[in-house]
Amino acid sequence: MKCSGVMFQVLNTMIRRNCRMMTPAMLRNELERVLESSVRSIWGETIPDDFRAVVTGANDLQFGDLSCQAAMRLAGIVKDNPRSIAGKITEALDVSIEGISAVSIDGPGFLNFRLNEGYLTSTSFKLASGGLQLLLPDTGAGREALVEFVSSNPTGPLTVGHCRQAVLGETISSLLEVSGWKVSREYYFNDSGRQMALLGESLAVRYLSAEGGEAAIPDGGYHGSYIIEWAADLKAEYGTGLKWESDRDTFIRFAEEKAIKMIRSDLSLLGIEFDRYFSESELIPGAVMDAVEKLSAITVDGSSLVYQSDSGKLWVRFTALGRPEDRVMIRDDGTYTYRMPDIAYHLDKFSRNYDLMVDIFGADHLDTSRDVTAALECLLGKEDVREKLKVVIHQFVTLVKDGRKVKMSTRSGEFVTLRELINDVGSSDVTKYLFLTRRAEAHMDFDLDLARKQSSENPVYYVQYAHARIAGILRAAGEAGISSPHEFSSSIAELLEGEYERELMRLLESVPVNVTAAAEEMEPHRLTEILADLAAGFHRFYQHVRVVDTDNMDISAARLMLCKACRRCIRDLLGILGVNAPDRM
RNA sequence: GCGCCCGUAGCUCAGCUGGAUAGAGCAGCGGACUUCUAAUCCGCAGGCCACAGGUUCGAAUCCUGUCGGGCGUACCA
Repeated sequence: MKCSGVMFQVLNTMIRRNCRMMTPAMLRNELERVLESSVRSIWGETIPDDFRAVVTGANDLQFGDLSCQAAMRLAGIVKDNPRSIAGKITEALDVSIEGISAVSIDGPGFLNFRLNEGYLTSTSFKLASGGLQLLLPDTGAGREALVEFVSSNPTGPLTVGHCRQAVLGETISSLLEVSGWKVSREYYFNDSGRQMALLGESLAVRYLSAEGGEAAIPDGGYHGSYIIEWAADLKAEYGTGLKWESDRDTFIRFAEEKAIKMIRSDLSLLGIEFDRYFSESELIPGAVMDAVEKLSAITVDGSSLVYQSDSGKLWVRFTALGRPEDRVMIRDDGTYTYRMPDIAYHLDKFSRNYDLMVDIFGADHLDTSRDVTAALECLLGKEDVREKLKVVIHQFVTLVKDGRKVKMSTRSGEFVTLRELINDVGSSDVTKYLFLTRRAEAHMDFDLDLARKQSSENPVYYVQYAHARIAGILRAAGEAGISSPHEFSSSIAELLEGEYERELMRLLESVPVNVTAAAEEMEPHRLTEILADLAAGFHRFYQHVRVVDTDNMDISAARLMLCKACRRCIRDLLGILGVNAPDRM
């Protein structure tokens, strides 16, 4: 490795006994701590209390493995130029940190660190033997989290938009789980509003008319062809004697049951299972009335948060909470608008004592979500709500089919279902992976034709192929009688000093901290980035380095260990995404 | 009108508290299979990071404005 720095200080390269316990996160924390104490020992009081020497991955191999910008950030504070500051910090670094072999000062004043081979090798060894979980910090520490997602009305099959949300929610849940959280997945469904009545009536129309009866479907009703099938099922089960209005509940309940069954089966295509389906009707009227009373008891700026208009409607004065408009919560016929049960539902969640609650919503729910949050903050306290409730808003998916954008609406029956999408793309793995290659807040054009066409050279196959290749190596090694070492020793490190080995180990070492960051930010798309990097690193390694070689058993064994680490890491990461890791392709 | 999100290579997108020559896949061009799976690797080409100001030693990243796209602005959920 070239080192362009003026200062080049070789630190202790010995592998200490307790090096085995060092995880990537611990190493970075330790390095930051030492840097900070070094800075404080030099400049003392001038350094603000909240100063932190943040260590990140260096963005180019030529600069080393880890990087710190502290010197540049301190320039304004201690009135000195960054390179000089960096030099002083380096001189004061009298504690050698295990895992770090060298520090250099480069460019405008970056402090760059090189990881030693012993540490890198032992990290790979830990991955190979214990998997990714072993190296991830237990940030959740067994605390309980609730993730609410999908939560679409039970009025029809899930669509492409729900698919994005389902994949997002499931992956965020899994990310929290590997970070040590105990996660419950919950689906909230509105089954008592106007939409259910419309659905029931739409079913009744299909049921009562011999052939279709499209025209009679009520305004705002549901036109999807799936309801024709439900009508046939309804006749088979109840005969032909049902009437709308008088058998209203039968129609609605039947439709709801069918819809929920449909949704569950759609979700199973993605391998998603919820711990609980929470029904809105459980909250009505008790919990909702409680919530109304609690809101009514609140006074802001001398007047009540809740007021009644002349027509008898009950409003919440959201403008007093910093929101743009007041909202009707109870209509003049005594029924609730959707915000009211939403508030009651969230109060219910809070009463269940979770340490973290994640809501995953589409962009169309943003406004409602803000109102609900504002109400919760004034009922439960800002601090508590802000700390425990996290809302992830994802933008819409525009489906492009035959070069044209497809407009979607569940009510009109014009939509592409999740099921059709997966069938069209040809694989749920590809579908999931593609949705996770973009960040949630980015709009997404999903080109069906492209997804189908590309499916043979899709990014997910690139990753899966790396896994299958490693599996092939392991098979070949087994046949040749080569097995990877059972215990870590520094002699293994000496066998893995090649450029490609080191590059792969460096990549593997960075995975745990990147996964933790993805979990903390709740940005699952970062996982696909990590996977792509890792797969590329392995494919490069594979191209240049021969693993199975009976003439060099020791090197073979060491490289085999590295392969195992890589396979385990890819498999564990794909596992978080809910994507298969095939042994053959 | 107002609020939120987005605007980076021909296309789809990454870009980690503001930092070291702006990255990847696809599409294009040229190379590499008698060796653990070529669904791979290596190379070339391709960008005033929408535009204009501002803050800073330093901006794709922060602030303001303009333009363009999406969503919301329901007593639908």
